[in-house]
Amino acid sequence: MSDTLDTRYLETLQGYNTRRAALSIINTFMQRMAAYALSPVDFSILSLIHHNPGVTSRQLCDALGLLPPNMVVFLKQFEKRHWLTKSPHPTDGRAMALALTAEGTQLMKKAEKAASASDLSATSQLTPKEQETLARLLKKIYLKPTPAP
Amino acid sequence: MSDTLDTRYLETLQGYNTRRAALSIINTFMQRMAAYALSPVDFSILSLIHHNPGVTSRQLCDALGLLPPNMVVFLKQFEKRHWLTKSPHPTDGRAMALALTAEGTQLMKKAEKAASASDLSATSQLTPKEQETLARLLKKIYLKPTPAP
DNA sequence: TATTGTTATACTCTATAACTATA
DNA sequence: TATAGTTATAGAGTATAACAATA
Repeated sequence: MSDTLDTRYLETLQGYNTRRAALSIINTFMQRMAAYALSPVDFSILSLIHHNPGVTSRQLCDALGLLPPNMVVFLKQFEKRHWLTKSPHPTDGRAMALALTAEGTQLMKKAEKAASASDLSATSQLTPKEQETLARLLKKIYLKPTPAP
Repeated sequence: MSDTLDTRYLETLQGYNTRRAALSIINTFMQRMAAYALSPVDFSILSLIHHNPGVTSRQLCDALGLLPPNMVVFLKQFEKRHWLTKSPHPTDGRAMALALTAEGTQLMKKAEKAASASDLSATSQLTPKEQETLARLLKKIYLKPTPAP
């Protein structure tokens, strides 16, 4: 019983195609990154802190589309793993300045190399030119201004 | 406090770009489809049944990458909403042949028009040619043969 | 023996309301 | 008053183990 279904309508939807491609790439990521025990969201938060030391929780939420209550949980986990330090923010007494520890920095240097290799492997069907085109078209979609509610 | 972060590294990853684009399109979908109270997964299951009457639960799971225990929950919900009928499978006594009711068929005719309009709106930054290119590149990614475990 | 469908259950991710301390 | 961070909690979505009926 392996009749193949008619999926022609769904494949006309970019929402369907994009979600299926994202899940495929994420599956590769989770296999390749298992040694680091980092989910894609873990990785994206830590990478932003790595490249933006002193960043606040709120800035991370805005950049990644996460909600503040959920960010708290991620950050606590990183502190418990000794990858993250919180300092008082230099100008805003309400906020915390986030940065990686030495251990966290070493981890992310290795993890980013592994993530880049995983990403390339998951999209190895594409030529370098196609890679560029894909990135350009995807950014056109998700960087568009949000319509007013 | 709206300093913009350095996201250049993350944007080199197609996994990041693809996931962000998928979330953007799905957000539009959920706003536009609120009147139907259909999640993207609900919609994709019902659409496959609509275009493949007599399909089995297992075939849907394979086509959409869902797990059988979770499919049971979706199908029960559709039966409760009077959109789905289960008949004995003509050749396999273990399986059920799924089909939409008249009500479910009418719903999906309207819902598919709304979903196509939503999808076009969420990707309106792209020219028709870019739409084609994007679909082609995304399919190259997610239709690639799964590497043996 | 393998597969279809099912139950029960656990885990992750995401979402909302309400609170505090500071701006 | 508005915002940053936090707590608690609820709801999706996704995962595994185990079972009955049929192949």
